[in-house]
Amino acid sequence: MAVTLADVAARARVSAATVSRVLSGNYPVAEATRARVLAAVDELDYVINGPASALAAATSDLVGVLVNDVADPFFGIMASAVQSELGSEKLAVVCNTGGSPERELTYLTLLLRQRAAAVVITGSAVETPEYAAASAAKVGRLAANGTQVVLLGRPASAAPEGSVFAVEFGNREGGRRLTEHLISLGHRRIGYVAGPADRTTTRHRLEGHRAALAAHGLGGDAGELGRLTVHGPYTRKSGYDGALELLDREPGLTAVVGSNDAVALGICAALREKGVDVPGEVSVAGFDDLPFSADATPALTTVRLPLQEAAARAARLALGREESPADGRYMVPAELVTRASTAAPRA
Amino acid sequence: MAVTLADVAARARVSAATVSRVLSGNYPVAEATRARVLAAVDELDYVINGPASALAAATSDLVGVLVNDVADPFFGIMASAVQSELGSEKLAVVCNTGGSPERELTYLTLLLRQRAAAVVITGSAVETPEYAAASAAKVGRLAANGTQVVLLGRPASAAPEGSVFAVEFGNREGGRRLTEHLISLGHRRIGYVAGPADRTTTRHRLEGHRAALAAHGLGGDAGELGRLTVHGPYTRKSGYDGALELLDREPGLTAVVGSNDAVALGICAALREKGVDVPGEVSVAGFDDLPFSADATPALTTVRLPLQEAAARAARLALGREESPADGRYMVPAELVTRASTAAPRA
DNA sequence: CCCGGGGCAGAAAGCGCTTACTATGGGAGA
DNA sequence: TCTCCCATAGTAAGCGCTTTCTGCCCCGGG
Repeated sequence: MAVTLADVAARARVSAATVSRVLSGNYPVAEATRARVLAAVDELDYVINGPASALAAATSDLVGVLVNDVADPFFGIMASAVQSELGSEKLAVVCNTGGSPERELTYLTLLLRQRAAAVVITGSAVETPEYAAASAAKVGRLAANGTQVVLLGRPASAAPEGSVFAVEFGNREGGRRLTEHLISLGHRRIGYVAGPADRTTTRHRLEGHRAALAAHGLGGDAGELGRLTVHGPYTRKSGYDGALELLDREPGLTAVVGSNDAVALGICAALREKGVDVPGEVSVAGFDDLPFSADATPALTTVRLPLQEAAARAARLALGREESPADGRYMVPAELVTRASTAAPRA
Repeated sequence: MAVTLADVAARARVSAATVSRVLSGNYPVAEATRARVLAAVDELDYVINGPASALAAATSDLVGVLVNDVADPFFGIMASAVQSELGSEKLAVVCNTGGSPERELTYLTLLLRQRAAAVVITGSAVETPEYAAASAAKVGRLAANGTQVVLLGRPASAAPEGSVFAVEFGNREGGRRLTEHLISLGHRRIGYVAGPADRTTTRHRLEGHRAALAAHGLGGDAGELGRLTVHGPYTRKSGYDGALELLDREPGLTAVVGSNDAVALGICAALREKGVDVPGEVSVAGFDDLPFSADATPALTTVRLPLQEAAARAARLALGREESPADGRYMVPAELVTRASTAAPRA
């Protein structure tokens, strides 16, 4: 039925081994023979059988990409960059984990099953010992299998020693810069709508925020910090709800920081509905600098993360196309982007 | 090194065949035996070898998803919905074609090579005979291989007869409704920033637009239609440039329709820069109703396409989990969403 | 003129699984 | 009590490729 290597070999009057060698190109084949084989491939319209080749070679050309949800531009941009970097040699298997550790583990198992060449795990990790252990075990198993694992936007500490690369985001730094910007504008009471409490990204961004406050003697006690902080998912709705809650708790605040741009947009929407002018009465800032942030009104002050470059690098590391530093970790810098949503508070 | 079926079989004191049958579950196995096998699998931490199983069974559990670019929410949403619908049985291989027919064909070949269980091809097709033929050939080959092909947002006519399902978008209808809305508001000179000229989606949306104009005697001759239409990619920049061009050609226009939301946002940006009030002086409308459209200022009047539902259905059809109508085509309706960016023109 | 070696090509042994096809053992019907 | 048959389990033949090990042939050096 289907054309196989053997058919091509027969037509080219060579052995199957030779055809295989011509196609994978890692063995000397005389020019004339190669041409004959290529011609046969062409004439028969031969398409190599991936599974068979993966079985024999003990590795496939699949690269897993774990994301919370590709529909979220934050992840979509990274997934896209990884995919593009793979070229047409490798295929990207995109898995939506929805941020669930269980699903993450499930997908890692599926990728293990596929003998994936590499896996890029994006997004923050959940910070519980059980999950850390389970995750480390899976990653270790993948590595043992020859699958290169790369963490993208997740601390290297979330993985077992060695054999794993990490491209980390300057979340702490970015969070600090953003809040310093607000402080330098004159803000003193700053609300924060954070992400889910047990995520590395949430913690890092929040730590940066608080470090900036502390550096300016604005931290207050834990109680006050707590009062000015609410947690929720990284969604617009969370920002909306969070802003209302914060306004309720602390009517005097002059700025609210969102854990990401979607949250910030939700905050803006809530303020708008309450008739609070942004940035006239309350400044708002986000994080990530996703494309839509520039078109929002007011345009969002935020922290830019070079997602595309970072993801492309992660892909190259995954494919072994780029040397990694000795400790296997890169830190990608976060850059403050000031736009119209932040301004000095009213006197 | 790695644990294989045989190891599990030995430990469970059964034959490899029995283990295979327990795992794939399509053959009667006595309860006691099954339990023993499952226990062995668990104890040995066995993970089945995907390629080997795909080779033997002549089908893999990969489902291809072709998109222009997953980073674009329009495609990201569909890819996400497909992926989610697959559950944890099948894996989604996401391929960015960048809208290029060549890359589309390349990826189809790669998916053929992988013996993919199904392929969902999203986005508009290029309307040239050569491409149509090449594409049809590839799709035919996939179908012959047992790969179910589903077109999502692309007319069924873009594929060979039978063996292919299509979930089509009501682009023509949506385009018509949108323009009728503008006409009913009183607009008479309406500009249109269309997509690339040779795409099915572009053509359908434009046809809908012109049908509405014609129905109200506003079409004018071909020259006039041409003067009020510019083509470009489906990007924000295209909208920006297009709006400037249209304004230049026809200062008297009171509304501009974008081929999608990103284009519409670009149009808004251009008008804003020119000091033209939206919708006061010129109304603007988009297409797709992507999430950011509601947060733009002014919030965009647009046409909603139920991307998620459509993609989920495409996935179900791909997996054979949903019966398809006799002709294999579904049409998903487009719904007009009126928001702040459109209003009656100045008297 | 003979021998050694390098450059290519072939033979064949798997890779780990699926799935006909073939046993086997007892219970049901005669 | 003897068949017959169903429910299970096992046997073994691949699936289509990669790759190690061999072997052949021809060239250059001695």
